[in-house]
Amino acid sequence: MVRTRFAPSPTGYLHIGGVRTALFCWLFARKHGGQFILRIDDTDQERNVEAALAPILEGLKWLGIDWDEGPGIGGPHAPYYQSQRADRYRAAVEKLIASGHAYRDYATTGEIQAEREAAQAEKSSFVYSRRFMAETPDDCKRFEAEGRQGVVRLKMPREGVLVLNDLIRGEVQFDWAREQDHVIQRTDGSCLYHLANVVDDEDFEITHVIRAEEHLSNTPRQVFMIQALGYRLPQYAHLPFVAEPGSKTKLSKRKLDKYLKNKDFADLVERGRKIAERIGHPTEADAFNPVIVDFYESVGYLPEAIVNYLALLGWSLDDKTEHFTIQNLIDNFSLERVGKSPASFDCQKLWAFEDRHFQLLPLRKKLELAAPFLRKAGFANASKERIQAVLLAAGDRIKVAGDILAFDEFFLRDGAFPYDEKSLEKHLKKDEAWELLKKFRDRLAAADPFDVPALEKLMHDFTAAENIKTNQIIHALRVAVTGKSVGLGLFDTLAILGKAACLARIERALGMIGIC
RNA sequence: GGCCCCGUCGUCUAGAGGCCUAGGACACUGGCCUUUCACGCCGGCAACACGGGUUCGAAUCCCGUCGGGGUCACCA
Repeated sequence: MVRTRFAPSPTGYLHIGGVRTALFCWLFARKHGGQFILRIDDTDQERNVEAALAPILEGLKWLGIDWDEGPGIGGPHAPYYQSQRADRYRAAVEKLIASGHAYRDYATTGEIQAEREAAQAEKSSFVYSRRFMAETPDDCKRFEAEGRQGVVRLKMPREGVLVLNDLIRGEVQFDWAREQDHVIQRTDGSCLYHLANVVDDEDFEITHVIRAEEHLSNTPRQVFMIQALGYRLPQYAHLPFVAEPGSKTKLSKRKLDKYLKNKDFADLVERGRKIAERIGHPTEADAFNPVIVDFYESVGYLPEAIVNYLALLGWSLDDKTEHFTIQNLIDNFSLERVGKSPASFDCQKLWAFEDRHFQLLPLRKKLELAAPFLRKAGFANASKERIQAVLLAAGDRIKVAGDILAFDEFFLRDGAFPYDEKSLEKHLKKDEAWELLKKFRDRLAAADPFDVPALEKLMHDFTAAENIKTNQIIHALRVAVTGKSVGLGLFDTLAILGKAACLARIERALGMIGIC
């Protein structure tokens, strides 16, 4: 039975790189009919773990990454919070000491630091002298009598080579002598991450440790503990990390300002902001950030699009398949086809995936996704029929659910929507287009039925009678009924609004430029 | 700096000795279509980091160089 795990730390947000790791773990488990476990790395968290965890769990759920054991559902190996497993870790520490694989150490941080610096001065690599290593209970008493406080350190081998077989990297070798005597238990008795990690993976029967590449260098100390404790060695797979847009540096939540200088990234934020502001979603830099998954959910991206994009960031099936449903991904995923080099986050490509997935949605589904945005923006009375008509006419102009708000002219009251000054100037005032508009208004008033084919014919007859080109009237008409110079197809626009609204709006537009 | 990882178009990638005058996608770009915007269609630009080997033949194997990144905590 394959068992993988994702172990987020309760930080209050779900990082896009972290999600990619979680996704790969999850896909691998699902592909092999195995289980995916969620464990919470909160060994150093003080309080508010639940609050800081909520956005993470919510993000995973939104993306469809579900877990078989962990927060909210428990499981046979509960608890799944490291903060609640301290006794397990202490027992492991005792066992390591008893077997001689770890020791109590009474050096102060200053003393360790001094040794480290001395080594650096000599340009040799630091190896702790073990000067304050306690080998017997008497040693402990002696050091403690001096007022020293003890930690527990790993007694790492000082010779030999570790050969690791990574499922993605292949064979990787490490010299044991380069490893430090890492601390595994603090003076206050609490245990550190690496120890906890090893104990939990054993307790939870994790078979495949799939994690980011940054953990590759800490693998030796973990393997050391696993072997010392007599645990079963899991298979390792170290994923390349997700890099900054246009760079190979690891993507970080903290560098928003830097990423904003990247045009594509800034565009992505801007597009999102237009929507977020309309629905009252906070857009402060910290909360509104494409590096955090919540960003996508808040403006109406499709989870399957994000998943599809993320899956291809480091993994590929072949030389042409790009579009995947989640089930497709599960069926085809394999660690063998994960690349080794870091993949940089490409905003435009993400956008393209969103577009493609969104256009494939049936109208019913688009309605379901777009309606809440209208509601949140204050258009509580927008009718289902009207929304559907706009959605249909908009076609791929709407790429994320929140984009429906760009077509608010269909949901605003006839006498209340704003006119774009420049468009008014350019298309209504200039060349006395308003004169044509007045004439056309009269024909419009007589139109019956008021549908797209009839309106097209009406326009055709009008331009023929006036001996003008269509574009001499069409722009003025658009601005008059929508206030904007861009929008849906003109005849769709007129038909959706209906005759009464069109006439009222034309009157109002003429009034705006002083013609009555 | 030590150790480790990585290095194909701007980006994501295909490529596991001849199928590669290196394929696809996004982006960019020329044109067509067109009532705006968008779409669509046709075309274009653009890469094997470098240097040595091995081989009849290398993007693919080996060595070196250079470049990028990660990691070196009583953080996770």
